[in-house]
Amino acid sequence: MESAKQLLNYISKHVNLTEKEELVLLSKVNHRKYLKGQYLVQQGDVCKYTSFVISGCTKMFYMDNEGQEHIAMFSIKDWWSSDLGSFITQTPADYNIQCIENTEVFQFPHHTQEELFKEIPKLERFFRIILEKALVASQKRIIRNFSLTAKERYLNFKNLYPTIEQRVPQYMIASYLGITKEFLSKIKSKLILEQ
Amino acid sequence: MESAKQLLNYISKHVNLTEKEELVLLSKVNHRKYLKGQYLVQQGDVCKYTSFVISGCTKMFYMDNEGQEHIAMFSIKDWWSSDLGSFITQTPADYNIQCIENTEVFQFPHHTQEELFKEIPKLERFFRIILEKALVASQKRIIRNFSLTAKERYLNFKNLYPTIEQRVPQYMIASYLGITKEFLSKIKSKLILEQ
DNA sequence: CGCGACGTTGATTTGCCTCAACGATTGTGG
DNA sequence: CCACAATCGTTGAGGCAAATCAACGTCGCG
Repeated sequence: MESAKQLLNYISKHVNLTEKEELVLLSKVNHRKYLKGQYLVQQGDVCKYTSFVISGCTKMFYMDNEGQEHIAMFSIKDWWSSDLGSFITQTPADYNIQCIENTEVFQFPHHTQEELFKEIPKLERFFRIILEKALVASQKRIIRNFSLTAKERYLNFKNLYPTIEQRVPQYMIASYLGITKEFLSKIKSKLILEQ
Repeated sequence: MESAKQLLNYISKHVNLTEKEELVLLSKVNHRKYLKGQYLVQQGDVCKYTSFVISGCTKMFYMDNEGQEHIAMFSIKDWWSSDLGSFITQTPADYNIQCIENTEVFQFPHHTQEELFKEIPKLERFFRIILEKALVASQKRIIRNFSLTAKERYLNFKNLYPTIEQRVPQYMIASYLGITKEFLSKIKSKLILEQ
């Protein structure tokens, strides 16, 4: 499927745009390809775009004072990738977003957002719906992090995101789960012994 | 301030409604008072309303298989309180929402939401903005939980929500922070010794 | 008064981290 | 085609943050 079609198809699952509206939309987003290792956003920069991932994979992470990387989320096909806090306030980002594969995206620029919503009010609705879902997922994750052990969190992750578990290096999964790579390794070897 | 004014005042910080729109809005929300201990939502019920808190305080919590309570959030004046996951899909709630003080709210019923957005499209925008902020806060909390120690999380909480820290029992704050009441007690006594 | 709700303190245990050494695999330049 | 470094994962010894369990203190209130 052509990438523009993929974006429109995704949007059509939530709101129905006319052909004219679709053209307006496409005229206001940028299509862009990144290589593995490149950054969409760097900590300290202002996040100018909200990116919709067509293919590939990104990680969003926070680098703490000790230089440790904490992965907040991965984004693959049909997911969004941006430092939302930085994007909406147009202030320096707390997070980095880096491609861990060659990645193709559509970017919604901040400076055209108001125009876009004015010309296509349905998109206001679209983003409300997307945000609702994202917030629900985020709140569930908070609870999981408190009420589950590391082993349970790993099994839950495997279950929720089997595709990601297969293509992402283990040390990044460990970071996402909030544990060390060594400990994840031990969890996995125990799991193998158990069954 | 009269409670309806408080709601309208809060909304006016994000979108400008006409007087007529304000009247429509007020005709579609319920004003309601709860006593300390009463539930807005119980785990297993469908969450029919999104509630805007006028006064008092609620806690949203998840009860795990061991019967342990995990507090996901507190809501005070000018905050929202609902199990969003249950509300948007109209399926049984994962969380309980209980008043820990006598609490006054305005409730936005799910069954009038579509009408409301149709009659007042600006509200679609309003909720998009609210959701953006909530999502940013939620993502920040995930990172904090991973990158900070219990002591740092407690200090951060005190700093972010001084009002809540003062009026809520310690064992609930411990639950929100993801630690035991005993350990929070030890953190606090150490902090007193230190300065 | 006595009971229930809340908070404290200490002894012990445990889940997970740190550090350090050691494979396995891949890629790259000579 | 080999050497060797880089990247990623594994394993073990020891340590620490936080949980668990149990006992006790305190306050408000019927």
